[in-house]
Amino acid sequence: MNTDLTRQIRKLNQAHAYTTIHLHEAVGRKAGLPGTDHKYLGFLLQKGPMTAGELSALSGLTTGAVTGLIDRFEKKHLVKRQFDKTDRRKVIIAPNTQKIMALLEPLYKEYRRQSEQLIASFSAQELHIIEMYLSKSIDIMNETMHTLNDK
Amino acid sequence: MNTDLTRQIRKLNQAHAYTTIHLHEAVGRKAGLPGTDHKYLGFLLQKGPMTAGELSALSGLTTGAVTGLIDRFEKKHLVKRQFDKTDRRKVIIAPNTQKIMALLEPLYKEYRRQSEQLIASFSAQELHIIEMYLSKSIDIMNETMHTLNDK
DNA sequence: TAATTTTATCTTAGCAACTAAGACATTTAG
DNA sequence: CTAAATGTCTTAGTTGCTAAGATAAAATTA
Repeated sequence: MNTDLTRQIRKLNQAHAYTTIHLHEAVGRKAGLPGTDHKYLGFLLQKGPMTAGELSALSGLTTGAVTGLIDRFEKKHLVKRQFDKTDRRKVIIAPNTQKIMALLEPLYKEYRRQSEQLIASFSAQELHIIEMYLSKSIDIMNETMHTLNDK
Repeated sequence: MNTDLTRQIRKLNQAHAYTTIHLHEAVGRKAGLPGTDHKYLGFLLQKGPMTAGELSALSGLTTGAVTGLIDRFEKKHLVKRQFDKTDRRKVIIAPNTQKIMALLEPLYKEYRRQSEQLIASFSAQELHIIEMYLSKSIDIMNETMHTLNDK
């Protein structure tokens, strides 16, 4: 095992996280989404429809803040409030994926093109290694979050 | 080239970004940092000391918002305002790395341990592939940001 | 079943952080 | 030396947040 290489990867991973957040921030701003709305829109895109309460738990926002958040999204037709047939207290927030994509895709278009090019530059065998790294990284991050939320 | 694998990596990369942002959010909340302060603290950690104006440009916040941001950080001794000797209008924001680490490290400790374990599970050759992927991804994200800020 | 408790979202009041505009001090340019 | 430009801060007004409680529906209990 190469310790220098290990450290370097750790640093790179940190820089990667930082840059991811920075880009996400910049795109949100460019899309005219106030504050951190891009972040929560991402939650909805990633997880799909969920109730207001689930979004509250997921985002860490109070239910009151989530009400306002949905109002802002709904005004822009980015999500729709739907009512649960079996439990009429619940409000299901359904992302309007098309509308959201129409907003964000132009901003990510060039990024996506270059990402695909990068991916294409690796062999299938290499991609499997990258796949392993990414998926296990995700697992670790998710586990960290669970631990954080527990204590 | 395997198209399915390409798509899968793209999806994984997206999920990785989402999870990164989500974890970052959760840590900030746990650390008692209001709103998006963790994000901008990360900018300072990553880039090192910078002027208030530079942070404003980097973060996209107005100079007024940055003044408030620095005030909050300074009150917690996470950064220090220093005055540029050659240009006394400038305010250099120096992150107190020790203090910031003391705040964040306990929250990241377990994550870091597991990350190192994950890295150690790869061979040097495999790590070079991962290194290549991460560093090129960073380059692409940075380029995307430049393009976004230009138009 | 009716009354009670719990659950899910929304509303309200007050607060914190943001923007836009301009003030102030300093530096640079003419 | 004066005028313009630059870098940060201040102020007023707006927006989004939290905390607490209101409202409505569902689940529980007697």
